[in-house]
Amino acid sequence: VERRRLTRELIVAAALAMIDEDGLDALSMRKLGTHLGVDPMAVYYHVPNKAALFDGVVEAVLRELDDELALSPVDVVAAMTAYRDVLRRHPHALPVVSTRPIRTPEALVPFERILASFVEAGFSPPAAVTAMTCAVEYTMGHVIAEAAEPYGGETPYDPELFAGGPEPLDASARYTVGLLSLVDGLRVRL
Amino acid sequence: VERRRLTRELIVAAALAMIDEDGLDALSMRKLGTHLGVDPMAVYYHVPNKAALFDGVVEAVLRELDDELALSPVDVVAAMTAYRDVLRRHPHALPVVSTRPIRTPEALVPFERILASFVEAGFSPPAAVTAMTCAVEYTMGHVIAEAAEPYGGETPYDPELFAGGPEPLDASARYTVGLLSLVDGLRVRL
DNA sequence: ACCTGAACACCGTTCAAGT
DNA sequence: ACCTGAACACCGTTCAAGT
Repeated sequence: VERRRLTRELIVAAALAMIDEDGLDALSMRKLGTHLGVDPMAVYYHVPNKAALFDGVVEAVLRELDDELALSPVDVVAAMTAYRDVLRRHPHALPVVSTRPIRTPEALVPFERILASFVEAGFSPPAAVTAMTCAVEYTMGHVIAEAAEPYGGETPYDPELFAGGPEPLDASARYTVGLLSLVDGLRVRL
Repeated sequence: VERRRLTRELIVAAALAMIDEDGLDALSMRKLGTHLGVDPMAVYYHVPNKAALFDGVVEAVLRELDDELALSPVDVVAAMTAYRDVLRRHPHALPVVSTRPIRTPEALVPFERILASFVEAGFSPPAAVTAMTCAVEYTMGHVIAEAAEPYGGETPYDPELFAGGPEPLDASARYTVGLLSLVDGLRVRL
């Protein structure tokens, strides 16, 4: 649809957009080329294969995170919440982002910022690495679970138990209280 | 290779075995049939499509968990650790297990057991749901991150910072301290 | 009832050929 | 240098046909 000279950047951006809009399965190398107004095979001149394309997609998502974090220095909760928000913006990309190891040093940049926020919060450098890893893992698991629930209604518990009582927390409130518990607990334990 | 009358159970078991051995991408409906010593299309008589096959795979993994939990009553840490262990046994199935909502009531059974362990630990029913959800999300994120690291060596931090100091915790130690922090923190907060 | 096999519309990837 | 398009070996799914 767009008709400019092809670029890795352009291709990756189009791929992420297609994933966001139509889901991961809707992205094929051929449709990607067609969507860019070019021969289905033209993509292969700029990207060696689909795996490399996915690496680019992960990079793009993490660059969004870095942009967010670069605006101002952030504390631990703000940094992790920014991470959560960026991931939530690309629910269909989560199987890719969560599954591919951080390969490029570029993709690593935002995590160095987050790590700094843990050190700032009083963690020693090795403790900060452990705590950040826990928090990042918690966040990824949370976001995936949230994205995996197409039918919002089901409850994995017997509603009889809650007659008249309080309700379990919604996703955002739950995320925050879990994050605080995790970080504070790790502060005293590491 | 095996030559018995086809069954949904048998098909699902073979699918999980193939995923475990050769990875998720190596599983196709056609190879599955061939692997079972039958026409590639025979599978479709027992399973409507690949999505339903994946639902069966999730069910199979969670049944393993239930078997583990049924052996004896477990506390929260034991229950969550059993969950972690079962997931770690099927690293290539994680993109499926983490991504599909729990559809069948059967798949829900082990989580009711885990929920009971949270109530046993002093959480009120709604608080137990929130806490369990946090712990399950944390565990899934942890296991996925662990499975996504094919090159064990890379460190997302500057090794200079740790000259002479202690090392960050390994995956198992980190999981445990994170889980304890999370659960204890939630106990006082919910 | 259960399995077979041809057919259809797709894939990812390679590669010679065009400009 | 950058794009095209044919070709190859696969997919998931459908469906008529066999037993």
